[in-house]
Formats: sequence, structure tokens, C-alpha cells
Amino acid sequence: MRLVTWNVNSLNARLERALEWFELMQPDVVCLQETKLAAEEFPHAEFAELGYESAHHGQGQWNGVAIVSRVGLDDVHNDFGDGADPDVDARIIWATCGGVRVASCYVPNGRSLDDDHYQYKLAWLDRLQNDLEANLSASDDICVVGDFNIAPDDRDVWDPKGLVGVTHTSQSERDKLATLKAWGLEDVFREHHDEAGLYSWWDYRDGNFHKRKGMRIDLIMSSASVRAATERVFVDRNARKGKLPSDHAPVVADITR
DNA sequence: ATGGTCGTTTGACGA
Repeated sequence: MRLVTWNVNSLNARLERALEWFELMQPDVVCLQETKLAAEEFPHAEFAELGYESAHHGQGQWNGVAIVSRVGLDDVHNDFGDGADPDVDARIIWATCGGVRVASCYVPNGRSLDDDHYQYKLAWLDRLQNDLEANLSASDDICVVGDFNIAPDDRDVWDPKGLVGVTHTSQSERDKLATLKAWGLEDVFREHHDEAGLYSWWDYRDGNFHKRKGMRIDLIMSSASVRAATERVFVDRNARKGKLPSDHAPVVADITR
């Protein structure tokens, strides 16, 4: 199974490139973030023409997450399952694909450490953690993937000395990833690559992509059984090149499932 | 040099 997470930064703006990428890379499960589409606007038919089912939790001009699969798409669930008030945004969708319980997540950005949105980000991650603990076992086949808006450690940012006390690198955010890890979900990319400077997002401004100024914030958090079955993980930088790219590149995992 | 670019949109705001 080839499983992918990709923040497309508007599926409307990216549909042609996304479909071309599907045909080229032949993924089995693709978790999309920032569709920026209302529920009824999702291009299910275009993906169906390529042989994929799709499920979308849409909002409108912001956010929006989806799972596109050609290995089954069962037990779809939008949002959190804790019975509390729905999230104010469309940021998480679950489905079972090829026997793996998959979540596509768009974790809040946080904006700045003194912004209310940062507290929302931390609370959102707590809610994800509670959902896992309530509804799943770490011994299950699980992939919680998406744009986490957190760089796990200093290898994952272009300027670790400059990017201190800001969102994406703060200790409180990294602690949430540590809690996920303690429960049983780990960043599978780091089981296959040790080096610094491998990123998944680059700001559009000032040619940052070409200057190799980015961050690795798109993560595949896998349970132990899936990690053991993962043969390779890579960032497809080619998808960040050329005309009208997303500011994120897809992260791809090949799993013997 | 305190901006720079895209996306949503048609005036800003979010990332």
C-alpha cells in the first residue's frame, strides 16, 4: 500500500496537478488537507474516473480534509468522536483503508504563541489524543497523518537557532507529539532518514523552496505494526516544482499491507 | 531591505 499525506492548499486550485500526480505516482490512499471546499464541492467524480473512492469533511473557503482510496474506504467518520461540541473547523476525517485505520488531519497553525489560536492548537491535539485513547488500541494498524504544523526537532527546520519561541517549534507543541509517541504513534519518516534539511513545506515567498528554506511539518504517525511494515518513506519534492504548486509536497510511505 | 507569495476573495486576512 502506498499511503500519502498532502496539503494541497486548495483542491480547486490544485485539481489538475493532483490528478496528474495520482496518475504518475499511483498512490493507494491519499490524505488531503486544506481542500478549501464546501462538502458538496468535492470532485468525487474526477477521482472516481481514476478508480478512487473519496470521503471529504469540508467547510468552505478554509480548512477541509479528505481521504481518497482505491483499497477501500470504510467506517468514515468526520470530526472528533468525543460527543462534545463539534470542532469549529473541518480538520479531521477518519476511514479504514486496506485494513489500516487512517486519519487525515489539518492541525491548527497556532499563528503565534500569544494568540488564542495557539491554545486552540494545543487543545486540538489533546482532543486527538483523547480520541485515540478512547476508540483505538496501539496494537491496531493505525496511520494518523497530515499537516501537523509542528516540526518534530531541529533537523526539521531550516533555521533552528532563529526559529525559537515561535509556533511549529515550541516545546508545548513538541510535547504533544511526544504524548502521541508514548501512546504508540511515531513519525515513521525518522525510521528511514536521519539527516537534517529534509522538508515538506516551503513558504511561497522569496524563493524559499529554491533556497532550501523549509520545514518538515507533514507527518505520518504510525502504530508499531505499520512502522514495521513500512519499506520506504519519502518527500516528493518534484511536486513542489513547476507551475502552480502547493506550498507543501506530498509525503509518501510504502507499506506492505 | 522588517518585504517577498499564494490562497480565499474584491478588501483584507490566513498561512
